[in-house]
Amino acid sequence: MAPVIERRSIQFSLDPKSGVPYYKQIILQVEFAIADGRFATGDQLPTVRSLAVELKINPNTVARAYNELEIRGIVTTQQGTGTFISEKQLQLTEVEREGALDGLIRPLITKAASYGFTMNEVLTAVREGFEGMEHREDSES
Amino acid sequence: MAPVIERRSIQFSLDPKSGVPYYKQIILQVEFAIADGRFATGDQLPTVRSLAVELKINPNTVARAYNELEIRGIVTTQQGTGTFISEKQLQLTEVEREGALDGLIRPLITKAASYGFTMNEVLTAVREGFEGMEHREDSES
DNA sequence: CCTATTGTATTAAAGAACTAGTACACTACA
DNA sequence: TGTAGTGTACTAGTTCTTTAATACAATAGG
Repeated sequence: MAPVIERRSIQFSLDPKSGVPYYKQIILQVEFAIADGRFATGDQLPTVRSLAVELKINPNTVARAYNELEIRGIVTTQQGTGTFISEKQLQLTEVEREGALDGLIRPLITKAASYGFTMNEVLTAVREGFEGMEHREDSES
Repeated sequence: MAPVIERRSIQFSLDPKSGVPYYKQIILQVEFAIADGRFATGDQLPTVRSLAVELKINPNTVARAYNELEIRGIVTTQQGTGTFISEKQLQLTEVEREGALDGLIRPLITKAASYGFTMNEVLTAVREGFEGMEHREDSES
């Protein structure tokens, strides 16, 4: 058999009934794939057209998802070339990183506290959440 | 001077320019006040009409906020009587509590990991977030 | 009872969000 | 240089969200 070329790629899918807009579903799936190890720095995402065909939606909808991901610094796009997982995380300053994390966490704290959860409960749940992720550290080529 | 009757009440306010819908702003302020200690179990919230007048909005908008809070189990409402901070948190089963917490935390984990934050960074930020809250444990009459 | 006070239901209007159609612009490479 | 492949801009139409106007229903207390 011919050797299978190892291309990082993930299986996208949309749920029209979920009420979650398509472009957000795409964003979430990319974020999850990164968190997961299925996408890594430098990997190319499907082109807007190919993913649009695959998902049977308009290219602009894919483009919108990619755009938001770029604004968040998660991907980098080059017109004419493609969209790639960014290396920007490593370039953020400490202050920027802390600010971003704070923005993610602050609403969680408030809600958790309103629901009566203690700090330790939240800490434990976060720890378990991370551990349940099973980073797939596949050998890199 | 006449003694001031200690009525738990919070100062609500709306920012029309924030882009956050009024009913969500109200929900957030109630949640925050609970997390904060300014509202405690059994306290009565302002009536839908009084708060509507105070904020110069329609009573239905306040009612919607209170409704969502009730769905989430944070308040209890009785037609003809009023809306009160619920005691339900304490009545949830362990399983229900864990499920609720998981729902809050799972999106955070994914996003934090996508942004390249480590588990320890997140744990530290959560800890600091809780500690910065300064629960106001006022004496309960 | 009856009245004042509470939350609720129904409907409608304004605006924002979402998706798609179509045409444009940049890049790589033969 | 020209062609195929990439992302982008502009526009329009539909749907959903949000808020409000108005009328209804339940409770508490004289």
